[in-house]
Amino acid sequence: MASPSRDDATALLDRFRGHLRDRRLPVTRQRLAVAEQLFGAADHPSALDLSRRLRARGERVGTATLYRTLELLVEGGLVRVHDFGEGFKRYEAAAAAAGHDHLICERCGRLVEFANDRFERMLRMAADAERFLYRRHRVQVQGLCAECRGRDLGVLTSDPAPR
Amino acid sequence: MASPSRDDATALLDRFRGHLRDRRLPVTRQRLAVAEQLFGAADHPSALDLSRRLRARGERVGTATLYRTLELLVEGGLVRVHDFGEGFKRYEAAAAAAGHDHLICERCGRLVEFANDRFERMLRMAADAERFLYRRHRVQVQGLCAECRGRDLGVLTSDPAPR
DNA sequence: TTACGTGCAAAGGCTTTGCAGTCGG
DNA sequence: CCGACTGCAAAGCCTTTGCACGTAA
Repeated sequence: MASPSRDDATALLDRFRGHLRDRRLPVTRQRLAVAEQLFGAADHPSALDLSRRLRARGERVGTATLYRTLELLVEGGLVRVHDFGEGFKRYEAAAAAAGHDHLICERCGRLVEFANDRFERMLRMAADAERFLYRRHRVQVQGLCAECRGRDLGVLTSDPAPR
Repeated sequence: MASPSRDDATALLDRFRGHLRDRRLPVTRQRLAVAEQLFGAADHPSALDLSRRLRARGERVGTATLYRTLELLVEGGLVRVHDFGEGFKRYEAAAAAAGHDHLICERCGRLVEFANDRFERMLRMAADAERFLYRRHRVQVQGLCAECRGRDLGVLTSDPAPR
């Protein structure tokens, strides 16, 4: 549940600047705005979320630029992409993403993070057994959160999909 | 690596028929064709894959019907959806999907399955700790397969994304 | 017979791409 | 200055939806 501090965000922003310089790419206002917004987010915003938040702050960033900047951030290893099966992607600062995986409530969509260091060790071993070089992993547990599991017990065996 | 036997596929097909009867839905040729094709597949075909394979066998199934049938199969718990971040979904008979997770090579796309019973126990406990009711999980490990890790060692620290 | 399925084609939602104008280094 | 960026709008890709006709039970 660690909400990133102003300092964390600033440090990440500097790393991004460094990454851009390394690749001889211009440091533009839009790129910094996108990165800063994402680094400061406590949740897992989608591209549209980011666009809206930037607009709300008076920063106008075109869709193409937004996606291209996200791509840069992912390439640089500063941001991780998540796909929770909603039909679009969500983004999270890699520093925040490391060390946790996700519990997703199938009914209300609530997202809870949980520590994963133990899984990671096991997954590295599993990869090794297949002679794979471990790079990263994605773990999601779908279920019902405390509130929703109490709400209606009838759906526990069938699909709760609220059509 | 278990490639489904003719018998498995037939048994699953019967379960599908039963599921349709339970819901008072007609058992049509197209529905059976889609289900049979998927139950008999040894890999994780996409909707388009299935469409092509059916066409190759002389079975013509419209796109809408194909997707609606897949939805029925997923609802019935007979099929599991996978999303490996390719921009589309893949499908797998649930019976085959239970008991394994996926190792994905980031360079060549190779997919390897590995047993997951131990992870599942750990994930159930993790869910429990957050008062979540465990329903299912998704675990993916991304990395480099034996062949690709030997091919070029220069990419091990940066992103190998073959643009 | 009749409710539901089917195929076609169009619409949808997210993301990527092409291009003329603009700006960082 | 020059190469790369930016925004807009159009295109792309997979998936869903609307509708007239067909079919399982």
